[in-house]
Amino acid sequence: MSEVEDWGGSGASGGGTGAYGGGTGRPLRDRLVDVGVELVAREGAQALTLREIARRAGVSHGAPRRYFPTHRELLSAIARRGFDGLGARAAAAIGDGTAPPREQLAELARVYLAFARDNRGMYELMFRHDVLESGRPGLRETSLPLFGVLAALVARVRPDADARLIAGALWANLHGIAQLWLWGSLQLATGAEDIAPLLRSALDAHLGPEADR
Amino acid sequence: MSEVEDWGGSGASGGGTGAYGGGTGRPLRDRLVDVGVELVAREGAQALTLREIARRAGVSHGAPRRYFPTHRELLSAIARRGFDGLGARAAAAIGDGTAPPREQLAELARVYLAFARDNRGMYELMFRHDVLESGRPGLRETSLPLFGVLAALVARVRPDADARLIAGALWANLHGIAQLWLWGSLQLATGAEDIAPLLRSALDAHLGPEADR
DNA sequence: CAGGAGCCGTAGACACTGTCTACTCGCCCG
DNA sequence: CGGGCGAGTAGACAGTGTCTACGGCTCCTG
Repeated sequence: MSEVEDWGGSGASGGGTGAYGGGTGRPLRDRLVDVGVELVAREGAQALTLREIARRAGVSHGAPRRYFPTHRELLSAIARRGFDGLGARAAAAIGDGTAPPREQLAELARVYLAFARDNRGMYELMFRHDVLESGRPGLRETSLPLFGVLAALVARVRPDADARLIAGALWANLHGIAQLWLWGSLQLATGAEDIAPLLRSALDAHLGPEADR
Repeated sequence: MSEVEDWGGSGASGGGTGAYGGGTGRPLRDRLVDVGVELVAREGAQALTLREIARRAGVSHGAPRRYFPTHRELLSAIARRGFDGLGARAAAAIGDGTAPPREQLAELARVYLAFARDNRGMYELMFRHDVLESGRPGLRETSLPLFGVLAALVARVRPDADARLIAGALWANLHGIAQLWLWGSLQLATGAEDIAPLLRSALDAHLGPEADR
């Protein structure tokens, strides 16, 4: 009963946003990011206007400037929440790490795609590197720990090969599947309605077929 | 001496833009698209302002509206040039189609990545589906013939498997590699300086290792 | 306790964007 | 010759991100 089975619909209930803590209590800096996370989940990445975020946070349009000198930095802070959420979901997917590495990888991949599906706007924002402070250290590096876990698992599954290379190719494959699927291109080209076979094909390709099937 | 070997640098000489036919002679509609292609190649996707394109075409900012009712449609017309260019490069890569299918696929993949590298801004634009008329028929379908060729070749290499599925996964992998490499993430994560091993790993994964190596 | 300094947010200006609307010019056809 | 019409101009409008001057508030210091 994996999470990746109802990719056809456009449901976006999941997330992990939640909380959205108490109105005016928290410091403005955090509130702005909260509002941004909420807004991108509800209306998409193009709704993340500086002025709109300020409006929904109940402050004037000049206020964010004290904490985020530029719009891009505010967007980057919002995107970082996305990377953190993805990391948390990935960590939860791995669990205690006692499962066979091949299964952990499959679960990791499922979680990755489920994240992209459930947090479509956020996922798009996370890879809008033209609008993010991707040059600055900190944002691009956010996914490094996750990639390290991925590479370590790959190394256990395919001890013969260059694990980082395989992990890189696999990561790129997951990203490509998520993005092209969100765009609808993969459905159009392959005629598929379900993303699971595509994912299985990619996993089998990079890691070899799963043992127990 | 494949094209995909100097991905380290940021040279963007290649292209295929060329032409840029004579100033005011051609009809305005085409000139606007020409200017857009030129502009995105030189200054990136964020420079494709409606008013800037009109300015460089030597007309007032209201003029484009007669041919492109909205900014998105002008951008879509520019992006279509990108898809056409990619298709042309792919067709040239395949040549007369007498080479072994596995080699044709490798060449196709190389050309795809080279296109993304040489036409960085255009490539980004082509997948900015939030800003393109991706809902309208015609744009997303542009890549269908290319995908058909890809799937046919895959079918010859792996007659046992579901060719469209494999082709979809492979396509997604190419797209993911291109995008994450352009962003710098893959270099950062894997430590690689050259994209070729990554590409070979992906091709081997989806198609099986190449015969003559 | 008085006073000043520093932080936090406001308000307005500025250049720029995309869209919409009125208009002018010049050509072609009847 | 004259009217219609396609093609492009010019201006208005709401909205954006950035910058700057200003107001109020707290809190620390003498």
